[in-house]
Amino acid sequence: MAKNEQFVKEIADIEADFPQWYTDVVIKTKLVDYGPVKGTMVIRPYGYAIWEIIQRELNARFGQMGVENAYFPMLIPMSFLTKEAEHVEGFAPEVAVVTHAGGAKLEEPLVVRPTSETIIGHMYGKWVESWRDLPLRLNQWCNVMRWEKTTRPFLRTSEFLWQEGHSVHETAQAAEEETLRMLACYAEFCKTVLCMPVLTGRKTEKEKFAGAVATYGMEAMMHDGKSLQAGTTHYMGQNFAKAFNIQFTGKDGALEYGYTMSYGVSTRLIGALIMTHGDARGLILPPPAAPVQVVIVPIAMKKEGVLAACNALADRLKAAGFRVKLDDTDNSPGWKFNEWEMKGVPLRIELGPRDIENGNFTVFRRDTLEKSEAPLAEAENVVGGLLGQIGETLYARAEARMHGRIVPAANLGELLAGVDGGNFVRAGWCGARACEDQVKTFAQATARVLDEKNDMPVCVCCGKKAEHTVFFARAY
RNA sequence: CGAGGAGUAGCGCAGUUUGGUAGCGCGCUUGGUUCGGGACCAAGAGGUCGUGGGUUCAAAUCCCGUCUCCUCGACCA
Repeated sequence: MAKNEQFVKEIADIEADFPQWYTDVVIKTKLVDYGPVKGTMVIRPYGYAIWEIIQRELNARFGQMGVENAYFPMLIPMSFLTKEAEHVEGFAPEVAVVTHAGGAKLEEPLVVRPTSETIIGHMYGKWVESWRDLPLRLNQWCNVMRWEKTTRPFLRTSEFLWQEGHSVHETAQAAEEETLRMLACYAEFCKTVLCMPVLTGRKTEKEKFAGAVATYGMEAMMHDGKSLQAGTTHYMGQNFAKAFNIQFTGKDGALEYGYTMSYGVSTRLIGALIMTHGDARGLILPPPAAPVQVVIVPIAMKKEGVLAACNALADRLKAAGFRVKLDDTDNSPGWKFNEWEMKGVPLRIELGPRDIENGNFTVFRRDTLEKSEAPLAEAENVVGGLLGQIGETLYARAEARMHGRIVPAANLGELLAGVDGGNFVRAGWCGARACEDQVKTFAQATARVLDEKNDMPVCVCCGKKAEHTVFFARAY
């Protein structure tokens, strides 16, 4: 008892320091471990299981949109990177380069992919010949490497897992539409599977992808009011098509360059999930994304009939389609309660002699920390209902926080006060890079996305007429 | 690259001021008793004190060098 209080206090103390809370919880819950190379992480089974759910859900959506999975090499000739001028400028500082292989120095260094636009563009240049080949929509699940100076598990690591989709279209309009369609797909996924609301919109020139015509992003608000870029889609125009000679013969017989777009989300989504829903006790996983949706903790395990009853209940719930774990380890019940709460399992069932005698089971909700009893005979319905409610509660909670923390600002002072208070700041912007830079210097905040609804009259920085309405925030 | 901090058992740390032959908590192993919010008892395993040199009868401790890691800053399409 005293020990438990001490444990909860420990976690609560570090929650006060949010970044530290995050790192500690991620490591303690055994989602990841640090790798031997600085800035790398080893994803452990519990963390990887979340990633597998994300993969499954996204693959289903991509499939409906005509996207097929494929795989391209990890090593890219250095010369590929330099074919698109802005692209090389943006990525060169953070690529890892292979200079030796097979015991000899390589004639041309190879880049460990930081993203695959170039090598996929190279292949698309060979594959695309006719308008009948378009649209060409491929996606790959892979690892990429970006040598970041400071890192944090899932949020920014030297190596991370992601999916990157790359499409070629016949017209600019088709490629632009695909860019927005994929952004909407991501947002729907975040809402449905991660129970996480996001702001979507176009990025400023400063924040856009190296080599893109336009970049769109989705931003999620974390517990501390900071923003996390959870995914991006890019419209490339003909920039990469011209660099890699992606040409096709059109319906009119003329040779034309294709229009390309790309999109990606990474294991950073897991970080977003943790930071969006977690509390002082640790993780809270939304039921659709939880590797274990229900954990069953037997009480007085060695008493006759207890374990058998637990197994029977686990089998019934598994048959009903829930992801269920029976914790029949030798640890004490109190230890198991805390352990699985910290790991974010949305629903816990306790089953002991008292419950069995009454024909009930005890159920505990991770989101509200409420305990209640329900008849064993109705277990499937009760569990299904509660899991649904937990998902709704988590989404509603996160959405209320985000919308409650979007404040307007008319000048730099208000903007600074806004982000200091852990808010997203909605403000006008004249469109000048100088003003965007000044906001960064003055308030350590960046333009996250442009709001579609453009109604702020003046620039928050210079006071001139506003061209855009922008969500400013501090970001991870 | 700038500023600060830390390297002692798997993890977290004490011991360094004032040199005396390595300790605590957690974890781990074995056996037993337990189980409705991190249980208890007993026994046990585990350390070239980051590293190289120096001073000394004697160095985790003092001196010089060196390596690594962490935090903040800068950087982060």
